[in-house]
Amino acid sequence: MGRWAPGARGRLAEAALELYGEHGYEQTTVAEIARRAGVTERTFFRHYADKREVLFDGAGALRDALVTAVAEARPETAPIEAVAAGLDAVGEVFVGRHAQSRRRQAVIAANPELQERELIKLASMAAALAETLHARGVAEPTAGLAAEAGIAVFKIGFELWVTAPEERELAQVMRESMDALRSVTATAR
Amino acid sequence: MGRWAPGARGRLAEAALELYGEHGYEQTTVAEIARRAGVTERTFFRHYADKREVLFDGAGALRDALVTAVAEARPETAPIEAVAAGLDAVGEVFVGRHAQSRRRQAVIAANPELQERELIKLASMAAALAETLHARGVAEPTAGLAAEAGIAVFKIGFELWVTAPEERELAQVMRESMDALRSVTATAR
DNA sequence: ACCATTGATGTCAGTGACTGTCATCAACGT
DNA sequence: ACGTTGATGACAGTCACTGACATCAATGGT
Repeated sequence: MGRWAPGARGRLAEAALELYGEHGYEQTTVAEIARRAGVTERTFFRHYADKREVLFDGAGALRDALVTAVAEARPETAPIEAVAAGLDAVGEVFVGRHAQSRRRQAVIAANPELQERELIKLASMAAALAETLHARGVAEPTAGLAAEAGIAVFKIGFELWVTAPEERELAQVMRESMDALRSVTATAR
Repeated sequence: MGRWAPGARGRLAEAALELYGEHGYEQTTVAEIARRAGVTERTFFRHYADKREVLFDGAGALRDALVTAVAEARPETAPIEAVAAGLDAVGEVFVGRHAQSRRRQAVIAANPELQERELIKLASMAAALAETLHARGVAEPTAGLAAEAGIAVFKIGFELWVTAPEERELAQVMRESMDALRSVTATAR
């Protein structure tokens, strides 16, 4: 065992979610989070770039899951179908995490700064998705539009899922949302 | 004439855009902006909630233009067509502002914090748009999806317009983007 | 002309997020 | 035994942002 208890990073993330939930994001100081995790404030900033980032540790993995699934779709798959496959993979990531997601979303919903951070994470997913589609041979601006549409479906689907009274399958909710998007954009001119 | 030169708010916005462009957003302090505008730092924060907000003074008017146009569309207009009408109205707002928009977008593109703020302004437009569609009788989650799709078209269309080598009409670019979205989501299953 | 009110600003002290720098010390390889 | 490495602590500093109070031109009523 080292000089310090291992897992400082995880303890910081846990302490932050607890404190943001208990007293609110603004009312919580980084010093408090660090104290609860048993480290100093300086150590917090060695693990997380800022006070918001501590809630978004999983964003990278989520983006990877999305991009990988899209990249691995059969080459002849239509862009929007590849995106749908990616959203399916994203849905898998959240299996068994409904309660945790709900708790986290409640914290984010209560603070604009956290919403901003969430939005830029989603924008990063959209950018990676567009790039992946482009690599599959989809031209711009179609790739960018398909990516933005996919993230829109994710946003709406995730919100439906996380606020639903009884737990459903996220992938299923997103499939329904994708169908709803198809319908609303398919209106005859 | 008053004790102070009038138009402090406008001078602050101008000074901020200049300094963010000259030295970068991070390297610019609020004290510098205030000095160039001929006021104190405290006065800056009386006009703008924070260092980022000074670049987004027009966001409210933009949202109003969008919402108004959508609300005023003929009742039998399909949701996506009402959204398209809203985007047309948004396009009008930028007529004659291509150079200024380009300058501003360059500043925003150079800094993640400013991108976050831009994203939450767009999210606010999406929320207002969804609410307006809902008031028109569009059910959820269709209203939310149509709104997100509309904002996606705005994002892509605006980016195309602002980075285009020669100036075009924004409303026209957005119409083309909307058509591209229709195409990509209309793929046979 | 006088005076109370109002509104925009200045002044100043304070909090807290975030950074740069150096010291410490267990673990690890040689 | 010893040098290196990596995570952490300690500490001073900058800057965004806020609260509280003072100032003073303009305004409007008397």
